[in-house]
Amino acid sequence: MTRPPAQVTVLPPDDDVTDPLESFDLAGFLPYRLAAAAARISRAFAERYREEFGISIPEWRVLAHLHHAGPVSVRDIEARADMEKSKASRAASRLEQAGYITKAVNNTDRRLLQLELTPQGRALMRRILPVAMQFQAEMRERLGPAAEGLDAALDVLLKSPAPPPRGD
Amino acid sequence: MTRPPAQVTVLPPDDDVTDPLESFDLAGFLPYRLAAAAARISRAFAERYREEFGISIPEWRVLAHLHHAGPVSVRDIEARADMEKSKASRAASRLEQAGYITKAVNNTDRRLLQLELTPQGRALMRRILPVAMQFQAEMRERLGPAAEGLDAALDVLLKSPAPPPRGD
DNA sequence: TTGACAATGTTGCACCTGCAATGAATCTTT
DNA sequence: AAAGATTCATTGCAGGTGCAACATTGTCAA
Repeated sequence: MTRPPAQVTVLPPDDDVTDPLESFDLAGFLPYRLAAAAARISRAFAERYREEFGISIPEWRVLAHLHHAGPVSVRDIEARADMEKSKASRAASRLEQAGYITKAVNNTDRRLLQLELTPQGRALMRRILPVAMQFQAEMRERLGPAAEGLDAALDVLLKSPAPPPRGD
Repeated sequence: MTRPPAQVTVLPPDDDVTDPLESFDLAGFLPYRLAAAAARISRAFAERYREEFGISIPEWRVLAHLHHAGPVSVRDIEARADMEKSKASRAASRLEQAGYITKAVNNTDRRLLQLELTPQGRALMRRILPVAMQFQAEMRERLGPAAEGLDAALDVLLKSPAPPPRGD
């Protein structure tokens, strides 16, 4: 390695500077890491729910939103539970079939549906919610102090640019 | 409901204590928030890649891992790119069809495949990687100081309990 | 060597998903 | 009021996905 003449500005040698494009590693790529982490959590969550209650994540989201917000339309679920409307519609149909919710036409605007928990649906939620809270608690415990940082980051990512709430 | 006799310990009134189960809100539920945020990011990422390069996220992951690690087997991709093996296998087939990778049998162990980038595959990566880095940079910029917290949390979530690397 | 067992990659299958098209109801404009 | 535009929910369809079964190859103990 020859040295540049004295008057030329000395630059750091490139030899041991790895090209960030050449050395690109998926394992350090933020979008990948976020997707992989979410997939793991969702899978663990879905397994517990399927085994114990026989419901899927889309169904869980519909139930949870109904429990929180009372009678709502499919459109509400699309917006508030982050699901494409056909996904919400199908999840609602399965839940109706299972007897956990009812569908009724809204008499004020008959384009809208009124989805509502049945007594069985409410009973199911009383069993499910403690499990959900426990799951979340385990997750926070595992995260330790990093939980706050995660919350802050998710606030940012879920905030403004709300592209049409599509599916997963 | 009859009142207990007077000598029973008087408990604080429940009236203004909101039951955390009754008031449960999906919007504050960590697993949901993580899944929703990841879905948004992945969607934005997938859109850019599909429009600009015609590849999907599974295909991007295979390409990225090949670029980083050189010739690898499907099993390697399953482990290192967090994809169920049939997903990895199909993504690899599509990439082979498109001329971006080759499949060859490993002569040392003929159960294994050797997936390898073609010159076209390497050329594609040279175009894609700057876009990926830019996407990540925009994400970090948007996160601001929360980016560090997110990294720390993802470290935890992706660390130990590595359940069999399934799909998304 | 042989035979049982494990690892690797592919594929059939049933299911889920997103998108676009549809039908019904409502709103807006003229 | 009539016509066109808009909103809401459902559904047909094409494609992706996970899981289990399978064929092939390798490993290891007897």
